[in-house]
Amino acid sequence: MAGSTTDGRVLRGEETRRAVLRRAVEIASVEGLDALSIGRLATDLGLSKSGVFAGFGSKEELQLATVRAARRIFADAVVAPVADTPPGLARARALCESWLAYSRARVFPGGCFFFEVNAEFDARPGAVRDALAACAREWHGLVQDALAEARAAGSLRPDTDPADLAFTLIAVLELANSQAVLYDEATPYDRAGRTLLRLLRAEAADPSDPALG
Amino acid sequence: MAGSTTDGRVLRGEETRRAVLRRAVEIASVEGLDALSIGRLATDLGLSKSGVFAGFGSKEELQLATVRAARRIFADAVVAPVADTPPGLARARALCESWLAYSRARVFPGGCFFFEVNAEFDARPGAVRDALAACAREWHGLVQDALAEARAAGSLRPDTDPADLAFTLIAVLELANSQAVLYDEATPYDRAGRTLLRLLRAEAADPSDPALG
DNA sequence: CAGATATTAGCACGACCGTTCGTGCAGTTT
DNA sequence: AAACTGCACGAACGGTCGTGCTAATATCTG
Repeated sequence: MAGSTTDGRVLRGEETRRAVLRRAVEIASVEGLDALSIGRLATDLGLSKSGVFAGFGSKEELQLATVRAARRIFADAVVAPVADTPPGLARARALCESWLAYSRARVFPGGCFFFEVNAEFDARPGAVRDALAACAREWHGLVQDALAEARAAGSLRPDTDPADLAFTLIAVLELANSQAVLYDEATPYDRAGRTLLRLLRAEAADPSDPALG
Repeated sequence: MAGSTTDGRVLRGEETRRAVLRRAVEIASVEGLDALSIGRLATDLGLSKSGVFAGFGSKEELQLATVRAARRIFADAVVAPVADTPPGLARARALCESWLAYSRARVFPGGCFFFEVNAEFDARPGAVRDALAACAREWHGLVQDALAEARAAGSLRPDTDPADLAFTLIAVLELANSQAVLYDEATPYDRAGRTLLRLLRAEAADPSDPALG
């Protein structure tokens, strides 16, 4: 039968595509999606330029595929580990700590992929920016929803605005990433962790909530 | 006499240099310092490629000059307007509001020049990154010093850490800029303004301090 | 005026860019 | 075995890049 999943040719094709994207996210997190050149990827991976090109069809499609690949890596590194943390305040905090760990561990060698690439494309309308904006909204929504659940559960003060709080928390995360990479030091992460906890405690219904231990 | 300041030749040279840099900061704030090509600047300004090149000597020198030019513009747009605001809490708040206004007004068409360019170069060691890091430290120091003065004057609680607070405030400013540009809407600025005030009030010795009106 | 000096233009270079094309080869289907 | 499909290859396209030369031009100095 036509085992469409057992075709060795397309399997091999997907494997090289994966290899290309693995290298692509590395480069882009350091130098940006514009510095992603097809020729360079080909050289780095010992492939031909046209071979790499054929796997994506255009430069922009390569960039979009790179964003999708980075989103997958981000989901695995940041979101997946907190899947078994109970919803609410604990999860909100876990998400933030997980993000700090992700940035600290240089899952992408240039720090957070999306910080780098958002800044690069935020003022350039197009498919890449749209994809990045969708990723950003997704991540912000994740934090905000956790905070909303926390408030609904009575862990946060009723007058707390989950959107405002999520905004502030994420702002702290991103500046920590930015400073750590720019100054090449780890101290901003400590400052961010401290600040994070302080911000959450200030809005917690019970400042000595065990989730904020 | 050798009126070195009245030489029309070098004067003309500095004028074109200025024109080049004026365009350069615009481009760089939208597309980054890498997208700054000498040929493109020449075309945009009706000059020859070699003419533009001669004025700077190398691509990196052009990038560094662009950073210096942006720093000057930033100082004029953000720092200068608060020069007559009294030191302390009022100045700290004025600095933040001035920054928001600067981002909002698109003094650089791509939002904050340094947000864009820091993300581009933060993971690339070199003279450009060093220059950018120096600018960042300078700006952070300005906010932090204002907060330190505020605490010394008794406007902030004694247990407030000016560095931590400056970190959080600046984080809020930058995420406002990032979201506003990425989503192409102005609402993040309102959120940032609210958040800013709330953060300062939480650390103020007198929550109804007139500087936080 | 002549001559020194500084800015700009014109042109060419080698390198790399994204892209297209024709071809070969490995795997699948008949 | 023959026909077909899909991936990767090498070569080449027109363009743009940064960067050197050499002239031409404008300004200042005597």
